[in-house]
Amino acid sequence: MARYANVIVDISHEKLDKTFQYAIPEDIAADIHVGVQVDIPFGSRTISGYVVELTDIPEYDVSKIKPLIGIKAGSVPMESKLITLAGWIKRNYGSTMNQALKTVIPIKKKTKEIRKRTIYLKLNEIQAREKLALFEAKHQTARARLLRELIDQNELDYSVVTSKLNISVAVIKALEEQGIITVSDEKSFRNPVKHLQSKGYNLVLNENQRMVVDSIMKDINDGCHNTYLIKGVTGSGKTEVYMELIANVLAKGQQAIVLIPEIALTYQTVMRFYNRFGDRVSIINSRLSQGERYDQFERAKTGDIDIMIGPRSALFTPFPNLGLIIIDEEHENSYKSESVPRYHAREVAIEYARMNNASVVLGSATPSVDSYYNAKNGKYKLLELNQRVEEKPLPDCEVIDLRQELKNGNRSILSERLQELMEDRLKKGQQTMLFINRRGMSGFMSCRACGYVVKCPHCDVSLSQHNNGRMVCHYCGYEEPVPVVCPSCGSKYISGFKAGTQKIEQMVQNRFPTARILRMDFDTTRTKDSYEKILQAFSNREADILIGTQMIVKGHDFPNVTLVGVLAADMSLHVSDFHSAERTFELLTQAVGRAGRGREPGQAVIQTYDPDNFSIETARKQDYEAFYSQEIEYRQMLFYPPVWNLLVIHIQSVNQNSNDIAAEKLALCCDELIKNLDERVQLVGPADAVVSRVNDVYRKVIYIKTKEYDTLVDIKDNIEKYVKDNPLYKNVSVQFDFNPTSGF
DNA sequence: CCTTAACAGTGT
DNA sequence: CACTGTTAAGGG
Repeated sequence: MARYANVIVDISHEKLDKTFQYAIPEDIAADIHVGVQVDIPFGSRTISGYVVELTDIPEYDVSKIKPLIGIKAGSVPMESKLITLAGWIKRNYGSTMNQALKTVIPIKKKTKEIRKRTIYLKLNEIQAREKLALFEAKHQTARARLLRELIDQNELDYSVVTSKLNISVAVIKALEEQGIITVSDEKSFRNPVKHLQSKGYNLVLNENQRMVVDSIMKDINDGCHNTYLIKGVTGSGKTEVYMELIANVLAKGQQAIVLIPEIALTYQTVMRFYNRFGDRVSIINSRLSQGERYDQFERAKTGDIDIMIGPRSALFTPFPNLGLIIIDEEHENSYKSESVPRYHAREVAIEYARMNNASVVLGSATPSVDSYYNAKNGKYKLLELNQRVEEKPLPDCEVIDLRQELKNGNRSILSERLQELMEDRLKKGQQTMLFINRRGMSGFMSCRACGYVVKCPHCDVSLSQHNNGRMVCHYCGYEEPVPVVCPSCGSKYISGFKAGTQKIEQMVQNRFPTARILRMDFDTTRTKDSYEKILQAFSNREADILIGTQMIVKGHDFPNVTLVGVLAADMSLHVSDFHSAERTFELLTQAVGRAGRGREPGQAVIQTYDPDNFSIETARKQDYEAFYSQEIEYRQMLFYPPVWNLLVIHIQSVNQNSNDIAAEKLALCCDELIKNLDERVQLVGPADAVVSRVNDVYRKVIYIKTKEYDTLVDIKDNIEKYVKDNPLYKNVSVQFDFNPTSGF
């Protein structure tokens, strides 16, 4: 029995980001494990903390070590592996241990367990019928009613009996005493998908799919655990491959986690897994209640389920023998956490899998540049699915130059060609999807006559229009006034791009007065099931045209859609973020892929002011390789991830002056730190953040780029040390973001 | 983070 | 000397 427990106190503050040692009272020593939450005396008060280590060696003046009080009431112990993982997250992404622990245990309150009582018939049918006749003769209607029901069903849910059959507890007790029925009482879990039933499964994989499954399974059976990237064109049947892999892993007595972007967690997706694996599957998502979430994790721990499907946070499901982690649509940037610790689920999954001797499978039609780079360099194993399951051709795609449209006097949002095609689809009774690319509403300015975009002269990014009437580059801090006429061609049609979905809906309705239009955007999907409802309605052909933002392009199959229109494709191109080309390519490829999922061949129209841009051109050709090779060359040239690693340091404070000074000093400190390195390092800043003030908090940023990730981690550690006891940073927060994916 | 103790300033 | 507000240190 260990005598001391090292505890992380449940207060997130850099100053307290270390373990405190407590003596373990002998009478409870058997119950104190790594991972339990304990109550501890801390100064003059009592707080709670997490046991992260047990030891016999005192690390502190023994006379000053206090005994811990006991296990915190209502707490849930966490797996010790998750503590190790938390430590890894803390180190690699920068946060306090407490924050890291909180990330890996999203559910920390034990909620009331629910019990399920079932009533069983003890007698055989003949005996039961005799009893039934007896009850009927005696006019004991309640007993007769229950018995009749039981003869029919054999077992009944207790609550159903008392509510629906309207039978009192006394009646049940009486029958139990007579030995006619038994009442079982067992612990039951809240099951968010209980209304689904397994339908059995019979699908034969095609040759391509089989090959992918076999090559991964060969490694697993040989005891090799790798990360695989499956690059599969839309419609190539990635999900079948996932399910086959899962089935194989399950057969080995192991469990699997499936990560999907929150937005893709639809009835359709879950249904497919349910059809194959029945109630061995569970899901978690943000809509589940605390109790439901807790129960799903508990089910995983006790072996009630083998497969967990969910967004980023499902990664921390405490399976006893994890064998496989699947990350679907791995390019989605919802896998990157937006709050401290800003971890990337893909990287954490790989680390967690390594700890568990498990494998990781990443899947996407348009892999992230990061992952593809890793695959090319042999860090991941690349597997391809190039064959569409039913050999459907990829949609025919054309690019329309909106500058030309304007020259021809068409100032509508719809090009002549798109109008023509939409007209045709309406006549044929086929459906159209109009996709509005709204990313980058942060206000880049472009000229509608010549396509000129206001850019920073020092960096290859567009300037953002700030509220103060100036154009700002947040990479280097360069500023200039908002132009009135186009600096390139003198046209006055230069403006920020701000056509909302609502306005577009109106315009489309005016153009096609008889068309039935559905709109899907942030406004129309605010209520709980509206998202599903709109998609369902469109799927049932209750509308001819669906207008929407990103959310309509994410993996939904509408067989009757034969035309996809992308209005203003360049919207996401000029966001001041080095991922803009990648995002644009990704969205366009997915949007185009929505057309022609049914019997009829599909067509797609991409409208743009910048038809020669490589991400639009390569998306038109659906040519990932071409896109990747150009993009990686650009990243290489500018030392962006994945070629190098980028650390963004956020400095923020309510006091503008002290924030400026803190940022300035921090940059000097960084300068000092990188001087001693023999590695090449790039440092930029301090500069204003994209949004330099939020909620009266002033924000500054510093960028550091290096080849080695670990160098950045060292720099982070040193900065943490520098900041820790420095009075300059008393009211200034310093946060880290490693290889950010958006909004910096 | 919160508590405490020490310190400086104010006031009778 | 009592009272109040500000500040730095400590917590095992």
